[in-house]
Amino acid sequence: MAELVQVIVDVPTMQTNRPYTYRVPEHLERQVQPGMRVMVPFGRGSREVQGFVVAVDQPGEFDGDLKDLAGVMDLSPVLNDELLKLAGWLADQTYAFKITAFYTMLPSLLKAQTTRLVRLVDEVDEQTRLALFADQDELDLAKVQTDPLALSQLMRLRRAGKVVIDYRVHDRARAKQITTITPTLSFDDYEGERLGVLKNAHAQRNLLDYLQSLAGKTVPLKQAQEESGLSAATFTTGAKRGWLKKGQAEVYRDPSGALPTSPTAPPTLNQEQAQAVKRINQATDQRTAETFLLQGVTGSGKTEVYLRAIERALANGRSALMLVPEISLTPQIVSRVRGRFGKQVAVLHSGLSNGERYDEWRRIKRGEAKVVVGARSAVFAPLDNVGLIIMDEEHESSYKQDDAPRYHARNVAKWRAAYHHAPLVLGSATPSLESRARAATGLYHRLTLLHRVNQRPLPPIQVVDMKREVQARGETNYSLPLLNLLTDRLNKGQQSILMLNRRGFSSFVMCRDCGYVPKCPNCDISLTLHMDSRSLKCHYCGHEERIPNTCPNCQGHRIRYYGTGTEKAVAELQTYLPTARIIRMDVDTTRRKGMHEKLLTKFGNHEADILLGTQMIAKGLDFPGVTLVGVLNADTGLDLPDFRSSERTFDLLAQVAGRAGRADEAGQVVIQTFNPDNYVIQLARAHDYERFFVQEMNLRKLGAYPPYYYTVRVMGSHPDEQMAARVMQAVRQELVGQLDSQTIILGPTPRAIARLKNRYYYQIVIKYRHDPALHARLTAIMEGAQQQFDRETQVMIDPDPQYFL
DNA sequence: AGCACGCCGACT
DNA sequence: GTCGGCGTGCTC
Repeated sequence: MAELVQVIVDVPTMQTNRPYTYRVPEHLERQVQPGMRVMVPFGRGSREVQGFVVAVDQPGEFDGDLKDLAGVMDLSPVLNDELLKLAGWLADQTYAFKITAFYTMLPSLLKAQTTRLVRLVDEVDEQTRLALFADQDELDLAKVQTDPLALSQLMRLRRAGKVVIDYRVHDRARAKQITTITPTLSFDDYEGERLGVLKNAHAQRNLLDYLQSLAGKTVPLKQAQEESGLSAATFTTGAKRGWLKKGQAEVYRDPSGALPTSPTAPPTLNQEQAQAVKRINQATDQRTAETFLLQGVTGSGKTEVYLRAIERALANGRSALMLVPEISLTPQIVSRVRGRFGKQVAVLHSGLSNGERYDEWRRIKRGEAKVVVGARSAVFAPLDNVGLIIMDEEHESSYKQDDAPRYHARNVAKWRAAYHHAPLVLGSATPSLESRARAATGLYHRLTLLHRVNQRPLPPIQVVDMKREVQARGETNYSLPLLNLLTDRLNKGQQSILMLNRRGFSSFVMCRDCGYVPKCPNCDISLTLHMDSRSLKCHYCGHEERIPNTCPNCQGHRIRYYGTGTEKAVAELQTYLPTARIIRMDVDTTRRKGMHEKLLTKFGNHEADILLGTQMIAKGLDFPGVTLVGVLNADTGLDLPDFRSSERTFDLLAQVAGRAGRADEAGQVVIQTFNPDNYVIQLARAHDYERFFVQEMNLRKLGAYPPYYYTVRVMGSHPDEQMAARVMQAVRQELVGQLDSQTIILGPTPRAIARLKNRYYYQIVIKYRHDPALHARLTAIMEGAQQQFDRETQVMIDPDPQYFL
């Protein structure tokens, strides 16, 4: 009996989201293993697609005629047993296609490209042939895809059987190759050769000298040229004479380039740090998949705890994974890890080219790198024998991927930690409520760092009431207290950072007199501004009302669409402080690659006095010269129509406050707000995360929000708005009555951005505590959506969404 | 996704 | 009568 394999093909639809059985042709027998990429014929015609082998020699249920594998693309599996299992779990948990899960775990170069080539197989009249094919007998279909006339002509020819379309799958993954040279003769033989060379052939004599100096060693051609000062042509001549052999060698592209690895002496730990390290290392040694919540104020030395824990994992002969949010994956942190662990470190971040990413991935896979530092997708790094997983700034929302597969790196990290019996360390100064709550119930082990390493207290925070400022001085972004402090710092030659919170720009309205923001009467969530209909909508329950002309609270007339741009803010500031050198940092000024670093370096070199920017300046920066931090508009994030807006604002304020006075000089923080009495502002001012946690938990309990309830968002889209609404109505019908009595189904409601790319979006939000039936029902909805509705219908499911916009 | 099969309107 | 429109079903 022929050998059989089960293959998941690269055709991302629900109908093909299952393994297909193929026969292994004789010449490939016993070579195909699970986790390898293969090429398989799929469908009628000569279509060929890439697929992943998920099982070998297990007969499937299919009893029709089987096709043969067309070929294997890998010599060894690209996905090991662990990652194959993980992919299955991931696809199931996130309602994603298995093929999407596979590709998510691999560097993008391993996604094959298919080209469609049109080939002439029969006589075609000369004119048509010349018009379409010019003088070629093959034509890349992608090149005429945009030409409807040529396309229809080709289709006609195809129906007439005069042309066929060939599918070619090709792998884009290429190891970088360099040319090398190897001496072929012995020292004495080279002396002999010297006799046969003309006296004035200096280059060849020098080449002989150089080859002798190599003593048989293989070196890259480029290096040989540099060392000998000879041209490539000389080496070619040498090869012709049999003096040397040219070869090819695989090398890694080096993304670290000239990045300095600064081996620094590890600082001594304070008592809290030592205690935390001890507990984590115990778990590492005993191989317990325990989850730790390392809660430490800014500057308390969490990173040093991570490094010590990694050290232990390595000492035990195991590997370590360290996740950081993309935004804080700065050269600073990378060089710190490199400084400690040197070449064993691989770094994965969005700044790498596809080739560099592929090379780092191969270094990890071959076991050459034992420590991986990277952003979200690095959680899939092909490390073996993981001894420790660290997730820094675990509350960051960027750990959740917002397209398919909609996974949260924290959940994946937990899965892998359990698989490897390794501890998981979640670190943060302001943990997510979910994690902090789990630590409270004992599900996670909480470790605290209450003291800053430099013994300095956290900077004092002054809250300025902008209502009064605006009443007294008219519209402005800058209060007098802030301006006075800025002037003071300018005079002392010290630096300041100003943050303009742009989150939710113009997406809600607020009264400039009393700070009132319209809220939904049913949901107690701020209403979203819809300019197209000039209305305010709640997209939890669908409530809609007109934009008020006067404030319902104070009857004032100054209702504004809230939001202000950095450009305007800089211009205004310059009128107050004409001599100040100001750097503006926002998406506009940092769009070009490298600009982010360039502006920061400039500021770090004290080439400017004030850095004014959006959220992006809040994270990971460490400028000793900064003694003043101002938040121009703390409210903007506060009143977003999102139950997490308070949590995010608190995190952000805590984060920026940590930017002030990190070195010798004491720092100061000013928060400007229209809601000075708001509990978020007040507790941020007091640096009191724990009280914020308690208070916010109460509100979440009252509103039936996470972490008391889990949430799932089901989105449906369609080019026709009526249809989109109808689809989601039908989805609701399939859920109603099937779920737990405590489960709440909200909607369907149109999304805040109702139309995107000419599709209309409606969504349902499900809140539940414990609902064993829900997962299966949602999977069934995904699977049935295609048959039940027309082809234009798209249904997406987002478990634990971070945003509901 | 992409292709074939199949059932209805405007043309040689 | 046929060419070709796109609705529906299937791909090992």
